[in-house]
Amino acid sequence: MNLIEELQWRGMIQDIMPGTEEQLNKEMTTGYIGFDPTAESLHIGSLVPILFLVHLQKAGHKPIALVGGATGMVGDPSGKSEERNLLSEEVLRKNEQGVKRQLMQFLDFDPSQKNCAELVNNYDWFKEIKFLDFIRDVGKHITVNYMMAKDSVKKRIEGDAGMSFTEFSYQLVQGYDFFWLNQNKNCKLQMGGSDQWGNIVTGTELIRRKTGNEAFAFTCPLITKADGNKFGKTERGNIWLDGSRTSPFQFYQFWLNASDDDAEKWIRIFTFLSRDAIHMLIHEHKTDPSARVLQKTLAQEITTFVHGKKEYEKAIATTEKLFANQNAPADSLSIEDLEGMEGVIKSSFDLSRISQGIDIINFLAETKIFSSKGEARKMIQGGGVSINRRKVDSEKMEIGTSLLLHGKYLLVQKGKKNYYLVNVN
RNA sequence: GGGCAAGUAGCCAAGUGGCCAACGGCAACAGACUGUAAAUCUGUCCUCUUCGGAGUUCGGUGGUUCGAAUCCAUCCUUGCCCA
Repeated sequence: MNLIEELQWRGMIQDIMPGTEEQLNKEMTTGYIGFDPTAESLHIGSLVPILFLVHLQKAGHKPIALVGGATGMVGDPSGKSEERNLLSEEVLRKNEQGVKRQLMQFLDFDPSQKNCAELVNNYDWFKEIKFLDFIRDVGKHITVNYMMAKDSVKKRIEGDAGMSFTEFSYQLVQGYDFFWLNQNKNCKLQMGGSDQWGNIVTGTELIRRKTGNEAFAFTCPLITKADGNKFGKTERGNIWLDGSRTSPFQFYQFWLNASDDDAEKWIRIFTFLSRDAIHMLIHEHKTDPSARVLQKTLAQEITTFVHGKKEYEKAIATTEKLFANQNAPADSLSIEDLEGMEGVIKSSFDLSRISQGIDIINFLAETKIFSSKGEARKMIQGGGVSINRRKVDSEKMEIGTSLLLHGKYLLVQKGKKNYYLVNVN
């Protein structure tokens, strides 16, 4: 099975330029994807592009990961209904470093391989370009009519938010990246999310008009959730790839909580499991949905890919302690169990306050588990707080030393899934 | 530069002198049900609160009024039309 066929059955291809498959079959091809440094870490929205590069490399082609130090300064209007705020240069440079570091871990940069991955930053070539040169050398080849026909631009022009010249120029800047890579790195392929299609086509067009070369591209569909909500968001915000922002445990939990419909689609996209293996898993899942083999495999594969086997195992261990016997009394957890809960939010509290007795509301607010007393009270009234796995039914409850597990811990739950371990000393 | 229209909570969007912390929808959080799903139903959803209330909001500023998201002036931002 060739690369395109492979990606196709996985449901990872939305648009593809004619001739792309032939080009990939013909020779080792260099392909790139851009990552804008909008934050210091990538989040799971960038996972599919990363996987594209990995698949590309596995198929014997050469991947280039581009960090958008320059494009990040302009702001991509794609998918945005409003003008974006510009990031300061200082923040951008910092984000670049973070994004770079992450990309490094997913690809093989071993220079002895002829298809070793490369990391580039478009700021490196853009910082030298003068405005007048750019509008003469690049702008002259693309008409405004052409640029305005792009969805990302059309929507903004038709909408009532307007669009600055800066964002309007974005597609030219990104288009030039492709042209530059084509000239300097013999790069013939660009990939990305489907929202990038317009920008990508501008690039191939620019290459064609300036050099007569052919360039190719394909994109992945927007990852969606069956319930129509945004993919990759939870109550605590984005799911980041950086373990210090989203702990491996939380990361694992995100995938484990996928709905059946989503898990079936996602396991093709986010894992490297073979077609047969996936069909078997889906079959197995249908026979016994409550075992959730799909979710478990999905979570295992992707957590291992992003955080490594060790972190995955820790996440599993914590998961088992917290969820395996949810009705087991909390005192059945050993000190090691409690201490070893990776990824559970931990905090500490003064023992003397507990021995005097403190009411639950103040306790929850002071430990910062809730940001205010009012919020804590509301959540208790709604039945959403448990201590040591027992639901708190009165907001007047007193916390005393008798509640401490092993004399020094309190296990607090906000809702069913959000655990907090309070170390009292 | 001129004319017209618009700016309301995370988003969409009602309200057009007091009954307005502001209808409704989405998103979000929690509860019930379940499989740590989905769907459904219920509650919460500006901030704080001793749960009685208190404080800060309707692009910015200044004004009219006992009282303004609502009226006036001015400024800013955006769209449309004209130049």
